[in-house]
Amino acid sequence: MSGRQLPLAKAELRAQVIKSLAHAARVQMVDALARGEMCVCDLRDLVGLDISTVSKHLALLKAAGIVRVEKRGLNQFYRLNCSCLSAFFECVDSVTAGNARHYREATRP
Amino acid sequence: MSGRQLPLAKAELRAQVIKSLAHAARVQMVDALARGEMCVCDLRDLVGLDISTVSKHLALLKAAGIVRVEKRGLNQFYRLNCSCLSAFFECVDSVTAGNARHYREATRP
DNA sequence: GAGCTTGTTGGTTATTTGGTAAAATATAAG
DNA sequence: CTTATATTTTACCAAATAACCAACAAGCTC
Repeated sequence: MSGRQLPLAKAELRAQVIKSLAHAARVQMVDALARGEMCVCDLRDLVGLDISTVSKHLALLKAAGIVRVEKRGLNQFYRLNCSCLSAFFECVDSVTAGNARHYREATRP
Repeated sequence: MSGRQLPLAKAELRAQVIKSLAHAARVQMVDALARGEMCVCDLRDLVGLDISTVSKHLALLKAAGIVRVEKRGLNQFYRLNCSCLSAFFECVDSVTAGNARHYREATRP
């Protein structure tokens, strides 16, 4: 029993979620949201982009199911919708760490 | 000590790795490679794209540090370069599962 | 070496993404 | 009800991505 191949439909679902995290600003925002909810203007200060751009990034994360939002007064407070992201980033960081090690070995033999 | 914000440079490194996985064909290929090495033509059969397209996808995964390659005879054999991807996809799947649940609840109250 | 097979690279085209500015919406404050 | 603040939406442009095909390179096999 070698396990069958991943169907395209499921791969596309996965890809959509992964895509939503495949941008430095969104990575920064998600990282910050891991420490608690934030409003859009706080996130704009964090990443230093136009607030309309930040709003679009957040809409993307929301559509992917990464964050949820709650309105209180004038502000929209965004928070993480899933608790597994630290494991996710741990894997990503282990890859970048491997790359850095490989790079060192290649350039300083 | 609340932890400072993730620096942009580190967020960009993370984003590059995540981006390399943010495509259905690459997700399928990585999933298959988790079961052992494969040559490019096998992967082409798997995803059903032109072999030049597959080659470019693999070059991307290699640049990101996800896979490594070894040439034997006429074939290039690709294999995973990191062992953490199952945890990575587990998180992704938990998000898609949450989305599906949320969708069901919204449409069939 | 001629010819086949496997894979990569370069060119072209179409689609998607990421950014801003301007207009629209929503709620609060006066 | 008018104004101010926070966010989203729309319109638009530039850059990046993904697909295919054609041409090339590398390594068999004869």
